[in-house]
Amino acid sequence: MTIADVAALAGVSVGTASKALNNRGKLRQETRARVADAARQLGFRPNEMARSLLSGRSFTVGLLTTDHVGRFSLPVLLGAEDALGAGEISVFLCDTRGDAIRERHHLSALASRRVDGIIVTGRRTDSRPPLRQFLDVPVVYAMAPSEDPRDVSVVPDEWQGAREGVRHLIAAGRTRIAHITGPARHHSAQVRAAAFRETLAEAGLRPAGGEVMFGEWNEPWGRQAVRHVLHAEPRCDALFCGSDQIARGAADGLREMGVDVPGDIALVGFDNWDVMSTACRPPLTTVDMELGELGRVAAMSLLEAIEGRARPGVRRLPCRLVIRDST
Amino acid sequence: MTIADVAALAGVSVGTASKALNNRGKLRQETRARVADAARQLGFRPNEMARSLLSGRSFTVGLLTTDHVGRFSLPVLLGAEDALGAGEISVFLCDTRGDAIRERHHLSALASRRVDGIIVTGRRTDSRPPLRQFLDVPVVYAMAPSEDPRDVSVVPDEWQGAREGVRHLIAAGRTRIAHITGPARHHSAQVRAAAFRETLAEAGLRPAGGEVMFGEWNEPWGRQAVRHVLHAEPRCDALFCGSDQIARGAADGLREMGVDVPGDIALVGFDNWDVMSTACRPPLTTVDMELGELGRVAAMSLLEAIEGRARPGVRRLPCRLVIRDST
DNA sequence: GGTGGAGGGTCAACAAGTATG
DNA sequence: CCATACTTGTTGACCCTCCAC
Repeated sequence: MTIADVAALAGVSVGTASKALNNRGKLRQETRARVADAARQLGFRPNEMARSLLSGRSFTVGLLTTDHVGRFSLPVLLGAEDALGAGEISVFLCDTRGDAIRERHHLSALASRRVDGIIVTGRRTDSRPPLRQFLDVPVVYAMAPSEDPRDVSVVPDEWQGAREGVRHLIAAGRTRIAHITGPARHHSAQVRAAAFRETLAEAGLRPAGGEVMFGEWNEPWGRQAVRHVLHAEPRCDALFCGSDQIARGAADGLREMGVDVPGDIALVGFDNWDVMSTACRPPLTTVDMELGELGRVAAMSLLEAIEGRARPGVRRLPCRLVIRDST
Repeated sequence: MTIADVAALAGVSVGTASKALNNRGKLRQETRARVADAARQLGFRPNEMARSLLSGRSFTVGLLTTDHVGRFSLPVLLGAEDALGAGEISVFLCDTRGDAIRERHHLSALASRRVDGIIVTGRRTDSRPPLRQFLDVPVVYAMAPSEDPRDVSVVPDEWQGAREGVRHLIAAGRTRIAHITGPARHHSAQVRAAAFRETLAEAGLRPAGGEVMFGEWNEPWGRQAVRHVLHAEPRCDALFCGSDQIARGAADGLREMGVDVPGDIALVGFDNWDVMSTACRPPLTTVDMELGELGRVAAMSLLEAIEGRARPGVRRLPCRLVIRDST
């Protein structure tokens, strides 16, 4: 099924068929229609690989996940795929599973396939070493920014997101607010905690319970931490949690202690992970990082870079506060 | 960066360079080494698109998700990507988001790119209408089988999985077992319920509470259903749940009613969705559909079909019972 | 002066598009 | 509007040139 078949069926030469299908040259309308009919009848699709050879562009990009495709990188991938697909660009899925061998293997394959660019994403927002490229194509880092500030990175503005969450609690009249979050070694935990402290300080408040409680991102930690907090500060009236899982654990812990949410203690989570935030009792007010949008912006940035208009640096996209019943 | 550059650097013709790099033809070892050195020095990667043009095979496949990439299709995609990547085959990610327009668009793009085959996956196990193909390539349906039995489909053996779960409860000495599951319109709910009934009948048992309770796949339904069950059959000693979310809701409901799991009532879930099954109190015994393996088998089946050795029909892969603390 | 094999060059072909006569 | 030539990168069939015997 090539353009030669279409030309034969339409009774024209391949050159004429090409012109007809690409709206070029001077042809009678009737001829164009005859060629278009023949193409439709045969289900002709021009061979992208042959075109790419000529044009020097493949209209494909690689989507490389460095950790493994998980809850955070998936929305980014899908957002990017959506934005690129609209521009007739196809996407190679490359999951490295955190394995350096697999990463090399995928990069080598992407080089062979002459992708026009690469989007790199990871599950965490800690910065990562830049790709050691054999290939000379633009790269955009989504979610996990490159350590090299000359690279193009797109990340969620966790600082702003955390501030929104904490401000929301303050605006609701809460004054003794504690922060329970994940491991201190995670960039996400650090930046959210810093935003928490600063936002409280601006309002003349101090963290309830003395200090930020670093732990794990999971529910058991939320349940456990809430007991510590109420022991250290019985008059605590709000919890800002570093993840929805922690917040859900906290909600369960509070309910089992007979504490009312949001009556006695208001609760704000982070991630807007529906299976946690809507299944939580009560449904969680939480910060959404808008990862789908992040993927789309990363895709647009990559297209810019492909066209030679790359704007290096880290771009932070705003998070959005989703208000439900826990505040 | 083409083979011509390599040939020039090595001081040979492009044909000779090709032979050297592909271990073909008659050349001196010294010549081969010189070409290999030049290639390494320049970071040469053969252009896959040019090779494909010649060979007629692109060594790419399309991964098409019909609903949207979610919790169930993601492991399938990753399993397939893993299996295909090992065979030097790259994967085009195509998310249709349940949109027929997007599906046509993606199929058209895949046709243009001359993929060697397509894997279709969905989030549910209900059968789906076969792809109306413009293109003449093998298709394998993973997770959601094709309605046409002449197509190749790979699905989890939910029947067997449900039987394992129920047998496990019976083997533990439970005799009054109820089944709480999702909407009756879902194939998954129907087949698991049928397996539940038959397995009980074989042991001379009858469903506790009279009949299977169809509802939703979520936690609130689990919490609600468990009250109905205990009202209808106070001596109920086990629950087989159609999903981990339902099971977790049931566990929460039972705990709040003061019922001990597994002391008073044993609990088996379905899906082995870690965020539910390990966060559940107690951690859930559950049925794992091994979706990653399913993706790998789908990929292998596609490779068979590409080589002309397709074995039509529906292939069911065994589920695996994962035993934790709820039984 | 053939013969044969080692070593390497030449050219058509793949699909599509552009340019020119 | 057709015919033809040429472009892209790569491969493989075919061909040519040595040199030894």
